[in-house]
Amino acid sequence: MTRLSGYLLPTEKQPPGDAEATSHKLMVRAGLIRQMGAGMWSWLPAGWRVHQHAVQIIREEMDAIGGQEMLMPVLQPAEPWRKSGRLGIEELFKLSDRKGSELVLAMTHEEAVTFHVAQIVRSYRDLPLILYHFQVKERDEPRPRAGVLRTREFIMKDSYTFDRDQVGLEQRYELHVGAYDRIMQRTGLRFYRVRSDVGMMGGLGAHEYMAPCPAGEDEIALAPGYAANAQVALRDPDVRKVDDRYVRAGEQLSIEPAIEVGNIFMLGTRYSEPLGARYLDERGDEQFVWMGSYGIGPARIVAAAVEQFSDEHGISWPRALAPFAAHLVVIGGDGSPERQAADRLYKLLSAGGVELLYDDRDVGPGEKFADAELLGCPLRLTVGRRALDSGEAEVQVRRGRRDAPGLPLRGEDGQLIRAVRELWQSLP
RNA sequence: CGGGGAGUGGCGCAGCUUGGUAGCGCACCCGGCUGGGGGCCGGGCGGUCGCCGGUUCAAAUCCGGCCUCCCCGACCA
Repeated sequence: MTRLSGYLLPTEKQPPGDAEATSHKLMVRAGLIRQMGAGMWSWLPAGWRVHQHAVQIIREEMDAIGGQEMLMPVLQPAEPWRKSGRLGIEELFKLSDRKGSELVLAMTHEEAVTFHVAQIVRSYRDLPLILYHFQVKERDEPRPRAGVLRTREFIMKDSYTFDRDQVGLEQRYELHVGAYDRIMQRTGLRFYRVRSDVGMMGGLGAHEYMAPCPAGEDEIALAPGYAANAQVALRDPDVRKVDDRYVRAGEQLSIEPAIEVGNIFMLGTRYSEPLGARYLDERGDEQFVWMGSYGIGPARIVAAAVEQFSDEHGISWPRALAPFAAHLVVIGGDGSPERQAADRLYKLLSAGGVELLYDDRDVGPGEKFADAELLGCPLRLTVGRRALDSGEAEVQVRRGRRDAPGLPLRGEDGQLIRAVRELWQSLP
């Protein structure tokens, strides 16, 4: 479905000179992202495919718990932010239009969504609600860093729940715990759900979804059956310091760096009060809506996957995120029998719905293999002299670079497609 | 915001100390050979040396100011 000869995939042999983090180096080298300024990144076609794969997983799991997708603006009037008391936040971009009206670029959407719910929701019958969107967030970060791991502009899925009372909120929160657990499992990431600081949100409970990786900027404390944000762990009465080590229930805690890919908060009435989100209950009494807020960053999921799954040759995507399921390499010039066989395989698998990248460029085999391993699609199919001799396209699994049984070039179409699908399904 | 580092063709870098008008590798273009791990030969294109000002006969190089980017820390609804 995609021919590399006409595809914008600018791979580089060398990483940017100023790159430090693995994901930063590899994502640029693999042609997934390019930088425009500090904390400002473009996603190139292959990178955007990965990002969209993460988005789609999140969307499916949000829909599965009854979430309703919508879209709210980034450019917003300052007024709701003044009401919520957050207009003074330093990270909030403020600007004014030609008429002098005060505007902000939203860094999150509690104000917007609460503004709407305050206007629309009147009765207990209108609740509960789970609303979400994927939207750009703008934050005037003091220090963007590590490629796409910490940027000033990024896409976030943020959902908001609206309930009649705390019991309802706790139910909506639990639904999110389930959805987030499934999202993380489907991405193929190593992750921990840890209790986090409720912090300034002043909420009733909060968890973070942390993906351990060297470039992570947070720390998590781990022991068998225990995982917590490191700061939270240090305040845990069960955690003690012994000989400069932290111990909990007889088990030593290990501290690992991790990147926060998602977080969930019980907000209570923190926003519904200042923004006037109220409803009438069964007895006609006015009540504040109970809210929750739940964020997850597709870009961080992607970067964390690169951090967790790469080797000296490049990226090794979990199959759910990979830009393509398979990377077809042909070795042989235009018009060669190898080309003919590869062309046929390409058309057949593409028609069969396999997400396939076909390296049909007129370059040497070494370059093709190197680029394939850098980009890191889970499967590599090779059609060259050997394949013609044996009658089978060679198959290599990227993770571990191990050989898998070949694909018969002359096999029955449906069977071939099924074989690729099954192989793909069996991968991590 | 504090500390450190860096801006020289698309990418990675050298040249700066000791001023004399820019070089290397990769990439790119053309021709040929090659075709299972970034291959080879030949010929090319491409740079106001981050910006502004100063010193000088002459500035990538020296001086002053500014901008941008990276790293460590602080920060991170």
